[in-house]
Amino acid sequence: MNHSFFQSVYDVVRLIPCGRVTSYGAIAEYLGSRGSARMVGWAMNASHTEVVNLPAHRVVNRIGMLTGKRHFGAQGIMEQLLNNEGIEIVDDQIVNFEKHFWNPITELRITNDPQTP
DNA sequence: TTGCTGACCGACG
DNA sequence: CCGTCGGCCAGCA
Repeated sequence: MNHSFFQSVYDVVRLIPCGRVTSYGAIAEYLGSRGSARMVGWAMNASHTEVVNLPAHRVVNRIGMLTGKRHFGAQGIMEQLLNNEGIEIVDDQIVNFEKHFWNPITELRITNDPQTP
């Protein structure tokens, strides 16, 4: 059960800095499965029973909408967690989403400058 | 085993 | 602009 696609997803989610968010598709693409964004969401669903201390609230869909808020138990928990990190949300939508977006492909790049000839 | 579902995404009309 | 559809793949009845 160790080393699986799910574990890889959890590993990336744990690396999301406080006050930042990313998308399911970005994680899937970082893991090499561009079209498998749904598996990322499925992994998060399984994380309820398999993993703890996982900042799942920092993972939203590609447009910054809190589509997974209903999996946090009570309504509004996901929004509160993000608000606590300085992220503003209006109508289940992150304000200035691009500003808070954290791309694992860009940020988790192996120790190397983004501009290499 | 088959078929459907899903915290998604991009393309098409 | 909007709704719809196909692709992706792991679980479950």
